[in-house]
Amino acid sequence: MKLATWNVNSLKVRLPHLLDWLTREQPDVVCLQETKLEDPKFPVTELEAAGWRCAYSGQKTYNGVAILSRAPAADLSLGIPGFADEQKRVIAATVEGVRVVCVYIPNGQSVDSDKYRYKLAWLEALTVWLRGELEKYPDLALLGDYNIAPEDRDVHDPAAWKDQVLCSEPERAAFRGLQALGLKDSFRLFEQPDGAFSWWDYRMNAFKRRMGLRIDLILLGEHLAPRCKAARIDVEPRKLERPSDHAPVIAELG
DNA sequence: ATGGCTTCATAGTGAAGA
Repeated sequence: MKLATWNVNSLKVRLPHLLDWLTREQPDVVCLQETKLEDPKFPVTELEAAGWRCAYSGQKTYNGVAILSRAPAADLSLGIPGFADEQKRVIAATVEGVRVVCVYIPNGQSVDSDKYRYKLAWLEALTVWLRGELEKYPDLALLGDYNIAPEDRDVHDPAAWKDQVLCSEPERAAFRGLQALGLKDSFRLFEQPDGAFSWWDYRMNAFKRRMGLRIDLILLGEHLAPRCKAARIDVEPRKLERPSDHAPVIAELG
């Protein structure tokens, strides 16, 4: 079973890239973030015609998440129960026995901002909720845009990013809180090249200069991690005209 | 150099992303 996550930065703009990529990569489940579409505008027709089932929760302009799957998705759940949030950032469903949780973790803007405080509160609520979910669903995968670079090796210039948003110690501590639930970073289960990133700023020619961060991740519960046979980042779509600033990330289960 | 690009909502610019 091939799992993937991709922050498409507008599904409307990126639909051609997504359809091409689905054809080439043939995943079984794909989590999307930043669809930026209200539900009536989700491109169900185009995706269903290509053989995908769609579960989605979106809003105008910002945020928006979706799960695409070849097999039916059951027990759909939206948001973090008990955490009031207007922003559409969480969708979960069960596909072929795997509990797929798709998250678009808040960006946080800067470490002294209200958005940063919201990000940390959001992460705390996510962690509390997932503790229970993992008991309910031992075969759980947490995929998405984490907006956290877990370690310095996930950052092109750790000195420049030190204590900045996406790399600050409280954010990384929150990430370790997720790991403490038993979730494993699938990418790090395997030997990987240096300078492996999943996001590059649109400005400054950052992609060509390899100035990126690894912030898009697939974490696997303790039952799923031993089944993981491969994990990688596909940088090819980032080379296209009008790309998303994020690359798709893949984990293959045996 | 605190910008640089891209998207969306808008109708000239501003917010937000990371």
